[in-house]
Amino acid sequence: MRISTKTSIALHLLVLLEVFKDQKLTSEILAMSTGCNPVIVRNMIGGLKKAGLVNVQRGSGGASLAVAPDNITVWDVYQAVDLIPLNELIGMHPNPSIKCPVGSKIYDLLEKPYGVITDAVKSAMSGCTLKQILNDYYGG
Amino acid sequence: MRISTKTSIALHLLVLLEVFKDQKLTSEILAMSTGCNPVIVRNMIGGLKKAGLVNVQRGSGGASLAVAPDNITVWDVYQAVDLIPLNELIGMHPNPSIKCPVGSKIYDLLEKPYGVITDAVKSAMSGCTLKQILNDYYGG
DNA sequence: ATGTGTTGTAAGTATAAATATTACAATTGG
DNA sequence: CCAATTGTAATATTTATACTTACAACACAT
Repeated sequence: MRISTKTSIALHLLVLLEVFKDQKLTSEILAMSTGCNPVIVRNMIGGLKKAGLVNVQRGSGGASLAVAPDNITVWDVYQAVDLIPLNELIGMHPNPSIKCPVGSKIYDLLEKPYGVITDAVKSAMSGCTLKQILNDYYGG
Repeated sequence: MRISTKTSIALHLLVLLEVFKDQKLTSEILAMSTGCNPVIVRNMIGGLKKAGLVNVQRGSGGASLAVAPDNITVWDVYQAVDLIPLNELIGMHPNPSIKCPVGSKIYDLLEKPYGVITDAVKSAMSGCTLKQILNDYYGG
């Protein structure tokens, strides 16, 4: 398994919000660019709003960044839109035998190495900002 | 998503191979402890064999480690059994609009930060050995 | 050399997860 | 009040994952 496409969609949306900040960006328009459904976009934007990263107007429509791009990290975005906590990044098989001495301990045994791995993901994500992506967009 | 349960199953199997190395371990027995199907176990063991990590006897049955536990890392195991390459760890949305200047570049833009993240996963996985897990099993 | 038990692998089935769609109430501004 | 839009629920569809069945290839014991 892998991390869902939600983070990618959300980052795409945030780039759009900055690049076209002078325009009114409805979920319909954002859906066009991302290639996914307007309802999905609204859910994503909703998650980002809950996290304080964007502003949205309910009736009139239109979304915009609420935070400067260099203060938005991939980690912030992931947490805002992906419901799966990072400690479930690596799937565990659901029915190890509790009668087996190994099976009964396997979750505890895997917890340590998996914790190291997910911590690495978290800190790598925390080091990547929207600003860097935008620089790459304008510069490259 | 997330990384599939395959890595967890494979690590479970490797622990069993070491802990019960004096016994003949068939896919049937291994399936009991892991709680998954014997065919899945055979596929896992097959992947580990291809990677040179275990020995298996075809007709007579029974599997064993081919490499010392301190020379087997979680990274080795992940590569051996999970078919999804790490650069697909974070899913990309499949249909960004090529008519939009952002949509047409989004894959390239995400490549950099995602590369940093997957490199972090790789190096964290490379630092976790089967030996450490076994020490935890016996010691804890 | 024959029988039993096992691995290796393919094909088909079932389950679970992710994403898309439909529908509509709530809200804003003209 | 009307048109456009968000927020959200319920349902459907698609995709990914895991399971099951089936059987040929193989090894060993007798």
